[in-house]
Amino acid sequence: MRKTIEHVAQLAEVSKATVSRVLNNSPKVTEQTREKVMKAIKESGYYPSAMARRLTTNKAETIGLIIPSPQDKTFGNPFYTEILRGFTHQAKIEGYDLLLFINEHQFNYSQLFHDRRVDGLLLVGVNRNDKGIIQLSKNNFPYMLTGKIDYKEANYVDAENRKGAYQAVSYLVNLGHKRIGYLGGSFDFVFNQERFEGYLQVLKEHNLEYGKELTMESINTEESGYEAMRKLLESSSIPTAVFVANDLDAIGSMKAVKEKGLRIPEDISLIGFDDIQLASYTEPTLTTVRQPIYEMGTTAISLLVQLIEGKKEVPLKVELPTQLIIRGSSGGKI
Amino acid sequence: MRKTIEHVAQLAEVSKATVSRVLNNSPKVTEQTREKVMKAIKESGYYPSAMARRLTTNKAETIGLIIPSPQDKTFGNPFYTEILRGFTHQAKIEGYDLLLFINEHQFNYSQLFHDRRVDGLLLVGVNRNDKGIIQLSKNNFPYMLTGKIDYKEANYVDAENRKGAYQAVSYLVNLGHKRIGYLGGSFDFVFNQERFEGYLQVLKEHNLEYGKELTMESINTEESGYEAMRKLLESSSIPTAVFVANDLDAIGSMKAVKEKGLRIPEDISLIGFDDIQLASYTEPTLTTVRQPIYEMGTTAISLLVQLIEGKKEVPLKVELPTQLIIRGSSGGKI
DNA sequence: ATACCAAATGTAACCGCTTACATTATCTAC
DNA sequence: GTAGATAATGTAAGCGGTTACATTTGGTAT
Repeated sequence: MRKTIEHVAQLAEVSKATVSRVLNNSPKVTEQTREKVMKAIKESGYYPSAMARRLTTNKAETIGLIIPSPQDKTFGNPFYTEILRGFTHQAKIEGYDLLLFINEHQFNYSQLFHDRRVDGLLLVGVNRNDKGIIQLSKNNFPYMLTGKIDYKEANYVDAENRKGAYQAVSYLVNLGHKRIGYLGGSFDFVFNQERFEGYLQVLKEHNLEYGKELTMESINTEESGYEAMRKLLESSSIPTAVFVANDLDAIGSMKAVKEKGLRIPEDISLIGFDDIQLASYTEPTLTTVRQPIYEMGTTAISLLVQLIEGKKEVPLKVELPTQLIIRGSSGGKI
Repeated sequence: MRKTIEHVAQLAEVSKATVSRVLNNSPKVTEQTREKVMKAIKESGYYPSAMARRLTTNKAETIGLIIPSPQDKTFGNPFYTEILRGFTHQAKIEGYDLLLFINEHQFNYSQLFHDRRVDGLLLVGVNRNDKGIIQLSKNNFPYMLTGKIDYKEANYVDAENRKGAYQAVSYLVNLGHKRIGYLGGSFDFVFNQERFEGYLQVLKEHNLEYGKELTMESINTEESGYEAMRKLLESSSIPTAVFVANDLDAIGSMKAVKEKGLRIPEDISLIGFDDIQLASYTEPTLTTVRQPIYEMGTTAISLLVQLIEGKKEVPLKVELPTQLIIRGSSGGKI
């Protein structure tokens, strides 16, 4: 039979209130009675009911984690697995449970607040003009995004995308490349646009050629990267280097380059973005811009909890630094 | 201000009980009053409190999902992402929330039952001799594993690993291979052993050579697959085909084979296992045994819910069929 | 119209905690 | 030893639902 706080109280010969105080580490309880109560808890095999506690305190002790729809192919991206590691780790530390939801068509975030299943929401991979976020903000619901969106008041943690791209493309320029292509994901996501802007900035600063025939859009999968690179290589004068704004696309790109009979990096240099694990196991290994994915995860949780507990004010915006990891695909001076 | 069932009751001029009945679709309520109540709910913007409901009904409406520790490198395997898709999808259908936990050192599953945060547990990637599972069974806690373990009473859904391996290696034999290697994960997981046994069975049935110098262990990562294949290729007489019992290892293997200056499939044929998305984007594309990962996910949730609701008896054991997907890495007749 | 019965609704207890407030025990100062 | 202050503990209400049981309503048979 399920033990309640009442049983423990009787066993320890104190009131329910005292047991509750011991459970919550209230300072106003004698060491002596604390021990008595602890002993009773041990003996009875009592576990406090999470639901009862949550009902009385009006806290769900829970964060809703919203991940992209399974339909969305990008969900398979190792980026998500890695950031999930950060989430779960930090959530445990902060004493919050993580509820997993998928961001399906017309999914109503607010619902989760209304029935008090969550204290806050953590959203991954949100489209830049997702209107739902505005509602969250307007309603003053605690939430955090991983990845910037257009809404100016949004809370988010992101990587320094523009800077990272700038660094990567600058590296290519310093190697002597004059004709540098760009292949990246949809501007539906701000980080993609920022990476493109970082790329563009370098070209402009060095008066290098840029334009439509040098850029190609993809959707962060091996498959789309493959297709996009194929198209890019159909051009009459192909680039000597391509900045591919995410690793999965970069890996797909490699296949297309090889199929065309070109060598990496001798004929075409490639730099990716993300530094997923796989980047070390391509042939050649992939030079890429590392995002601190795990830290983005822990940071997001930590800030969200502070928001929930009223220790921080909105809007909360954080950008973590990136780092260029040089491997085989970028080659040497030309 | 937060609306309760009491407000709705007053607005609709009925009792709390009636509102509750409407909320729970009780048949014993007039269509007329039902409408009256629904109208009041709409007008007041009322949402029933999940915690209050859970406390009274003594149901958490929640399944605990236990995934391998972040420390465990195999966690990045796309297998997990895919099965997660199945979990979330089916859980939503069944009306259960999914709580995410990481299986850290000494993590005590039972805790989650004791404080009633979950109604059941879904465990992924559990070690074959995990003692925690026995406790769950003994305590009659509803749980489900994805992947068999040694404990005979365990509930699980798995793929037909032995059969799948048997099919793959038979295919290699039919192509004319006589010297077939095996590269796979640790026997700490039953599925790895089963795949090996499937492999071995084929060799024995055809009186083919087998032994230590033809087999190599790895841990389901590109990196380990790479290292393992390197070692395998140090042998004086290398195999003409290798069955690599998971795709990530197979992808790592490919790199090692190429580095050695050997061609796939001309010099060495390769077959993987899993059919992760990436398998279509390797060079050459990877022949592999497809597991119905997504279906394993939905099935596991569905069965767990039936266990929770007392509609099925333990032990519950299900194996889903696999399918050989023939691509480039296996080559033709030799 | 009356008696009876089933269906619809209401009443109130209960789920297992927390916490404001009341009470009691303990200590200090005189 | 006593008054007063303070610390420790107890009492009871409340969190927001569900549900067994009681009551009322409405319909049917006489």
